[in-house]
Amino acid sequence: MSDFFRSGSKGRTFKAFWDEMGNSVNLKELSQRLQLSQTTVSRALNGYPEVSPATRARVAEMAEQLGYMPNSQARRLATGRSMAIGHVIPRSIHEMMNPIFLEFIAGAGETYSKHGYDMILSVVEDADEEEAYRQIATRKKADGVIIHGPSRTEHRHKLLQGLNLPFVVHGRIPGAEEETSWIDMNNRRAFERATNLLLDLGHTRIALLNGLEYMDFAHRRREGFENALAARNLTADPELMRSADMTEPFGCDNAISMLRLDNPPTAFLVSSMITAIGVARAVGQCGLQTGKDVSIITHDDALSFLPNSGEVPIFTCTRSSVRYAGQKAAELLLDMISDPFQKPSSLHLDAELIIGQSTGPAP
Amino acid sequence: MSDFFRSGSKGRTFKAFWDEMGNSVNLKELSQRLQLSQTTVSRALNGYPEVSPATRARVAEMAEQLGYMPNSQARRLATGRSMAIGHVIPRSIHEMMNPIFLEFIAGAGETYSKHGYDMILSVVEDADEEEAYRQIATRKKADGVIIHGPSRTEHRHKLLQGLNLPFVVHGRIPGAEEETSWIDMNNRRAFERATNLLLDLGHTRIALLNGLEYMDFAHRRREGFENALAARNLTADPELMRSADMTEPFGCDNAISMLRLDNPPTAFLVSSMITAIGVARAVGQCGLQTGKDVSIITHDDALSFLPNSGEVPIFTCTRSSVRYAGQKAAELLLDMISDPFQKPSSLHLDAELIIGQSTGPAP
DNA sequence: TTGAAAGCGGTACCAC
DNA sequence: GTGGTACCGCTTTCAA
Repeated sequence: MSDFFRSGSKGRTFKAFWDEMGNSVNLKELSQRLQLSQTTVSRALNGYPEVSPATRARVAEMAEQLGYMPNSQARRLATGRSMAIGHVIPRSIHEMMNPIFLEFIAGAGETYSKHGYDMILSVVEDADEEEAYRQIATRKKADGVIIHGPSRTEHRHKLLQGLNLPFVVHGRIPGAEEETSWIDMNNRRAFERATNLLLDLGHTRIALLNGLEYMDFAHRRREGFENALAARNLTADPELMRSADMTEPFGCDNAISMLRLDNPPTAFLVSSMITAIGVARAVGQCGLQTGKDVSIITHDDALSFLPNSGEVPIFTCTRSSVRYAGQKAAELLLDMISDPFQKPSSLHLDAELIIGQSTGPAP
Repeated sequence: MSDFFRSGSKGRTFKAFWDEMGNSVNLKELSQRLQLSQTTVSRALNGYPEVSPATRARVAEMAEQLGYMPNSQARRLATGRSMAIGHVIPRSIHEMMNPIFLEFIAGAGETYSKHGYDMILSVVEDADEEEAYRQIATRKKADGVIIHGPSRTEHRHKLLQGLNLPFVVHGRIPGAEEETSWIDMNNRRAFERATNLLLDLGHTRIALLNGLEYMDFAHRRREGFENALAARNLTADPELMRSADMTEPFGCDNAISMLRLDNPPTAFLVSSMITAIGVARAVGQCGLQTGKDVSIITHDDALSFLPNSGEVPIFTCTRSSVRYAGQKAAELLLDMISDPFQKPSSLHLDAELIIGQSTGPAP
């Protein structure tokens, strides 16, 4: 900061005046000072080949000197591309996925910045979600959108298809896998592997603390859990399965009540670090030891404020960076936008299974 | 969803065609079908008084029927207002304040939606932050911005003043309180009160687990803590004060090492729920009981995924909704934008001090 | 290689 | 009350 009043000696007064006003040069002014047409200046700046090197250099220098930047609105209007990606966040989804969501957004945002795109975020009441998408499409606010948190009975993709608005799904829409572009983590497999690990350790009473199961991801996780049990001729005890918003108290309260059962679980499979922390608290409150009396495996979205790394992570976990997913989703979408006739593509990420301090052989 | 192909009987073919293409009607077409000038239609839609009620109704109906919505880029270009607010998130701030930040954003977003504003979020590398603000101003991407997480040696406000870009600070910029608009929580007072509560309970060895103290808010919290001690002729023990990113392990690791001191603290004052959860874990690991052997008071930003409510909250806390702060910050900013000659104003929120289960008399 | 001019889709001033 | 028209700032044919 601080050199924002600098300018070429020749343009001193002029530039200083504008800067003072917070104004900036536009194409017309720039071209006038260069004694060139707007056309040529525009072409020079946008890298069109037919401009002579000399001219281009001259233009570039002056533009730099005057701090010229094209007005986005004008450019958008002229090109018909808004150079922005929309994210619509209905209140419910935001409340539920809060931190995970931000991490995803951050990843996507990095990609957008790199490619000169803006991110526009609409936080709306659930009832206004459809309208928000309509506006994005009709008022041309964004060139594409990301669908967050698809449910098992998803419908947003139909709306978007009808609006002819490109989109990428974070997660998967059951039944529309082929016709949509998406990026998802292999939830079923991750939870199957995690369950197997617990089974291998001798646990048979395993509790599942899952996200809301009308959400596609949570449903898949449960399938993975149940499949693994079934493969060993076990069936899940309904008493040991809960699903809700993945808060800390959800983990703690349920773990406590389960640990007080006559036949308590010896292990917990948990859908989020936050909930897992709650479980760990419960374990402590019951006078038990995590990793010894009770094992915990959690899914870890690799959130920056909940690090679970170090030589031996606190929690044994299935880990998949949701930030990375955000980056990739954005790349996918920008690709689709640049080539509208591409067919849908998708990315399936595998979670790592990482051994930490929270698991051990069944007591 | 699903009625997006509906249309008036007369315009059936036309509308269906456009909709199929994902296209939408523009002002010109709308006015042609109405046999009116664009001017009149525009006026009717924008609520100008000089339009006859009959005309206005006719226009409104047809617009509704054709699903007309003005193109934002065009309107922005014409009016010179971008109807968007920018939030620039440098990587460092985002990593640090992750969940709190999202909650604030969500609050602000609600306000923007209500007032027809868009929110544009730029996630950038720290080194590109200044450039991001420059672009917002120069390319007219937004009509104003919010400054997040001011440090004790803040400079962004100078840049923005130079760029003539309206802004509101979430937090306070030391030394620029008068010349800037801001919304902040009374951090010093909150921590002073919390400390007094602990002192009243007989605690004298009180530990402080604070956020990074080059951040203004964290610095103020520390002042509050130290003031309260000083008022009783106590001074803080440097061994019992730590400051860092407010993660869970930060709380746990430090609490453990402190609890192992010869003269361990009997109470912890903590800057964030997440860190407090870490402290609670440490307490458990040391075989002690929270609220009995060790007291904890934390600041609670009222994050939705970390509820600390119920009849008796888990943690005794100073609580202030950061989401509410977001709403208010947005309102302040929109106000400033609508009346540029207003002088700076600010809002000072007081945190509630709420008694939960995590505090008790000193052992 | 460069320039003139016609949009892009609205808003808003000035007549009528 | 309504309409004609000149912008807003940039991109992009079409000519030269």
